[in-house]
Amino acid sequence: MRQSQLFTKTRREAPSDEVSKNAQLLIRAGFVSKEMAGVYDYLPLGLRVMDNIRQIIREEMNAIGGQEVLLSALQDPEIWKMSNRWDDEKVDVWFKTKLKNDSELGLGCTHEEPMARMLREYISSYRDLPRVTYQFQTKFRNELRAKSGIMRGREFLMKDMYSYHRNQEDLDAFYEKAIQAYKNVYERAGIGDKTFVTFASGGMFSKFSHEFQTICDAGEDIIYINDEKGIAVNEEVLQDDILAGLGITRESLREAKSIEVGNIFKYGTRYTSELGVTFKDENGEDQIPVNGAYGIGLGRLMGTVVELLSDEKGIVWPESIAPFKYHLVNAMPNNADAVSYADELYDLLTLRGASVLYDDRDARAGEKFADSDLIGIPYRIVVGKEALEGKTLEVVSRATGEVIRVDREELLPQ
RNA sequence: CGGGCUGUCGUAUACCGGUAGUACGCUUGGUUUGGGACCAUGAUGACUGGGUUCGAUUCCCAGCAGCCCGACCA
Repeated sequence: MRQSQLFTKTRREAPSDEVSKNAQLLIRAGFVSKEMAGVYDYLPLGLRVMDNIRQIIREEMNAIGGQEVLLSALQDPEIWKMSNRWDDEKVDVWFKTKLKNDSELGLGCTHEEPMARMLREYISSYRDLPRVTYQFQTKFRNELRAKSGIMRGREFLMKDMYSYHRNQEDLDAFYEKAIQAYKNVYERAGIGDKTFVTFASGGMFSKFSHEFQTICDAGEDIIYINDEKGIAVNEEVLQDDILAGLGITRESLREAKSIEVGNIFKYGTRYTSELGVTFKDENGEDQIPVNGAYGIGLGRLMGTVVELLSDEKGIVWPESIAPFKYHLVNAMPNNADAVSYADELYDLLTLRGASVLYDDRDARAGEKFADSDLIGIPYRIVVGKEALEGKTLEVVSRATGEVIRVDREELLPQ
């Protein structure tokens, strides 16, 4: 991508109404734009990051047997009435609307009900289980108060996965695999070392749910971490009997603010029973599948990475989710030789499959470097005097500032 | 949903009951060119509605919008 053609530009200052670091940096660098409170647009750079995050999650979910689907955002109230979650008294985040004929519709805030209903069509025998489906979908939640930039919005992209099993043991086994898959996701996204499996309240249907909490001062949650076991408990379940059950003591815990970057639940037969899902076991008896649900908010994950990994100059993307791997910067755009050198290098890199943002703009080097720092692409390749003299290319690591001098041929993939 | 604060060019801000200013960005021309250059030039602004007043962007009321604290987060 030639930066002179890029849809967005950087800004020196963030809008005064954005207080959170993630939104300030993402808006300044041109990744997102605010549409209204809690509603953000993803622009070309931001969408590339989201797509990278999506691909990591997709690979990890596929690896444990997930099958990608895409359910509808518009929701039929009937199935939500079956689980008693249509009433605003029960679920207060609904966006509700109406058809022209006045019948009600909802905009999906989660998808347990439609996914469970779907099973009635495709699951009829124990041989059909387990089944695991997941999707990336825009969720709508009428939050009373949106806040923290892209971290808590009214419309957001979520990966939600649902697993269905013939018995509890099978769910338990899958649940452990899901925990590992989630750990892989956060590890690959660059926040693994700060993310803890956290015991949280499980509601009526299991003792705990599990959250994935990333330590960060911008977080809304408080967790207590046991470093020895690498686990944490949410403050909402910080009770002596629970700690004893987990084999940890109060003294071993350290408190931290954190961001919930994922949450997984075991529902037992809730939803499947409410939606009337059954299957025949080996004896021809009707049974109800047990199910679990597994969620990750992609925007929140992206925002967490920004909160955690940025510095005073801007964002620092891990290579795994960066919008581009290389930022090719022509520091001498006034020099015809430099332009043809950089053009050629850009063409070669692109031809060989490298992802490159090429700053070919007619701007001064200082401005380009400042923008490059702000956007946060992992490796900056600088075309300047040194390159023209046929020596080595200057490659700067955004994360460490380390300057690596490499031979031009060495840089090219293949 | 309760409480508080705020709405001024695209962005950030200033001033003011009587001609709305500055910086960045943008236009045009020129100089400059490895860490957000400079000169000149032009364009662009008072959330909406009502009230008070000779006169309101300014004061008052309502609405709308945004932010913060709390509650909430199935």
